[in-house]
Amino acid sequence: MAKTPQAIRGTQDIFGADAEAFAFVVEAFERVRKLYRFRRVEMPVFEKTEVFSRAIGETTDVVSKEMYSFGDRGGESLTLRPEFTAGIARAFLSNGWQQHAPVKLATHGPLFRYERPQKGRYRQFHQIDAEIIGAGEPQADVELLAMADQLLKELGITGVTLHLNTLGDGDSREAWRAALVEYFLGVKDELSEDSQERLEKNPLRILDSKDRRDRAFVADAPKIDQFLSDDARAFFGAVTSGLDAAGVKWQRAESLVRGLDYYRHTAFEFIPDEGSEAAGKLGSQSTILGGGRYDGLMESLGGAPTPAVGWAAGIERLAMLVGDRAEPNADAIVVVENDGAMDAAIAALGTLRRGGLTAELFASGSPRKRFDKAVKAGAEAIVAFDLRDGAPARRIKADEAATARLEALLGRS
RNA sequence: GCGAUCGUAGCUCAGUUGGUUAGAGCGCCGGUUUGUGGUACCGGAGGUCGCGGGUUCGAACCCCGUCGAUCGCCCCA
Repeated sequence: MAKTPQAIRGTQDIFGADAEAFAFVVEAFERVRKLYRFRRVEMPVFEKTEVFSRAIGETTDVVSKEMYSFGDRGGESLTLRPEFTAGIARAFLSNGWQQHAPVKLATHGPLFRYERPQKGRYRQFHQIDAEIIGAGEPQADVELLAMADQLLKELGITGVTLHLNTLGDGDSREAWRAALVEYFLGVKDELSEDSQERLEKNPLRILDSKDRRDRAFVADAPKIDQFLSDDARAFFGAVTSGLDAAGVKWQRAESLVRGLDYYRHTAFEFIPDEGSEAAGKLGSQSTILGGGRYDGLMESLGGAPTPAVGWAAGIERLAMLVGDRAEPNADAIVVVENDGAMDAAIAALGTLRRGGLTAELFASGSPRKRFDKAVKAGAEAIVAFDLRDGAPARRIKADEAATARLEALLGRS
């Protein structure tokens, strides 16, 4: 026999209860997104490589070592999207969506990153995504976060807190960054190896290092608040008071930074509370929803300065938190206990389905065992067909309400 | 890219210091029993023990390599 090819590392075949949980997340997102009047957008799964390298930042890990890039037949370098935001920004610019600005957009689908898979992290993974483009006011941040908060509540996810920070405007962020570099340079030899490297590449990231050696210094590191311009401080104040007004609980996280170059002002993540059930289910992949403001992104793609905020959440991670979602039982299972009654059963099956009932046919294997299999499979009703005096006869096993509903469709026997 | 753990039936797993023909439960298929029902019993199919090499009289078991999975580091949703 020919050998079965293996699935690609880090891809998943999702089935059964896991697939139901996945669908549950997407359905809730679609519902909430409509409540908040976010408009649905469908995006290409791949783009020219430069869309991502310019938007996300050449030096980030995502671009430098995690992209699925390939040359097409014309020699163009293309990349499977590692995130939504860059592609949406490109679409906004190339389609002239400025005319709709401010525009609230929502989408979901697969993303690709060449990483080592582990719990809650895959090479092909799936996100839901929400963006508000062309809105520079803090109310947009509030709107976006209120939507995220409501979504998590509707999913029944508890033990998760919104961690909120500001990175200030471009100047604030640069000043803070310079101060951090200077501070950490002074204690460089005592930092972990990873953080010594981060000092060169991404000094902000030292702040959320997990290494104990770094932690001691992080506590005394310069705080963004010292470097905020008046405007930036006022902006953040408006976001937090807006969240309070909207009833969204949040917690200040001074060392929360986001990995990608384009973030400004608001940065946030929803993270499970330490020791919570949610934290246990997620393993070490703790962020379930993250995002922020990216006012500089459009310029990096050659567009006019355009303020924007957005977030994305991993569907797999959310699905792990919503618990098992059993596949629903059929409204009716039609059992053929004698093949002579097959046609009558098939006819009844069609009638039930046209009447809006979910229905399935059990007509294979030993006729004597089919009924037991139906009982075991579980259904609101079992409609059994047999031959009585040579003619097809029907018997319904269900409670009164279900029996009445079936008889209304099938007629009384 | 680095580290740890693990690969035995469709699934979950047992398999004694290395010793005859590798097992169980569930599931699947068939039969018997029951006969307005989720029962019980009997039988059957299904395994190159991830793959390759080595040690040994003899390897599922020990050693090396390789592939894969899981979890962690880095990074991130």
